[in-house]
Amino acid sequence: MQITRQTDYAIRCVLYLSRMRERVVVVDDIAVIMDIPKSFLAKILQRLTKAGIVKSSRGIKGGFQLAKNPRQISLLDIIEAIQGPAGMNRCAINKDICRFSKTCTVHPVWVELRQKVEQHLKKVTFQKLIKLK
Amino acid sequence: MQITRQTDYAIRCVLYLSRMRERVVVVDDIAVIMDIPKSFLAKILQRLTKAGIVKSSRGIKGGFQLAKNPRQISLLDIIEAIQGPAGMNRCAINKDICRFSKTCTVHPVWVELRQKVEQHLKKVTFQKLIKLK
DNA sequence: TTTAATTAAGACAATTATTATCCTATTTTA
DNA sequence: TAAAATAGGATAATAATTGTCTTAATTAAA
Ligand code: SF4
Ligand code: SF4
Repeated sequence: MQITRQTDYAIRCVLYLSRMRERVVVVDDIAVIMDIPKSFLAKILQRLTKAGIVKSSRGIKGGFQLAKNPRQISLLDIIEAIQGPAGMNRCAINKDICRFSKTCTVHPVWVELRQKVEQHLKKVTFQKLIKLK
Repeated sequence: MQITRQTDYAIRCVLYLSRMRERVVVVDDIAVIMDIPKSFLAKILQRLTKAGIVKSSRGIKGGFQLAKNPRQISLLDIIEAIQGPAGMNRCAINKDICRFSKTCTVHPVWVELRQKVEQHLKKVTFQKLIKLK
């Protein structure tokens, strides 16, 4: 039902990177400014990197920056990168996990709802989120 | 993000009771037919009883039955009775838990989404769910 | 070429949430 | 009074989440 704290951290983090535009920033800065435990954030950034949302560079002068335009990153992208599909019930993600799914009349509700939620989240880009209004 | 197994069990259970109309049924029957661990189900039924969704009677000839017309029970009712509010992020339920909420531009998204999801779930009554189609 | 700063990766610990069971008490009807 | 049912509480088992730590690899600058 809820996104995890980790996902919220990831969103804060990408929000910050979006505000920083092209600039490279280090984990420590994001952690302090966005109030995220530093080494936990480091893990989160690894996942965001693998998902192609941010890019990293190592060594002195290294750090993180967005891998794409904030217009091309949605809340859904972050959620899926960190938590996986946004289904409200397991059967909306994989209907085979439940032996009732073939006849269950509730099952389609979860499928519809998943679509609705995904549509909504896909529309919320970080472009929009940084233009506070 | 997801409803818990317990909530799914609760829904199955109310679905079964809806099909049974006025009849009183015992925990064991629901457990077997709906494939729910019996003593876990007993707990769930307690919560549904406290929430006024089902009513219980003790002793021989005792058991459970719906406390209202299936038309008056929605999926949202069950979810709220078992899991609490259907917010996708903690701040959509209580904005004070996050020190950013006053200025955060993501916060309103969770609030809107919560409304949208609740609206959707409120419309799905057990009346509709038992009329398979 | 060495050093310092940085991320990558993996193991692991701590905490919290979920799922499940069990025992005893209470209620009710036959 | 006995049997059949739920109520309530304690508690165990499992799984998920959150968080930390250590070591390795990379890079730029001194
Ligand atoms: S019972 Fe129906 S809703 Fe619940 S998991 Fe199975 S298919 Fe999905
Ligand atoms: S950071 Fe924004 S979205 Fe995340 S919890 Fe705080 S207010 Fe809600």
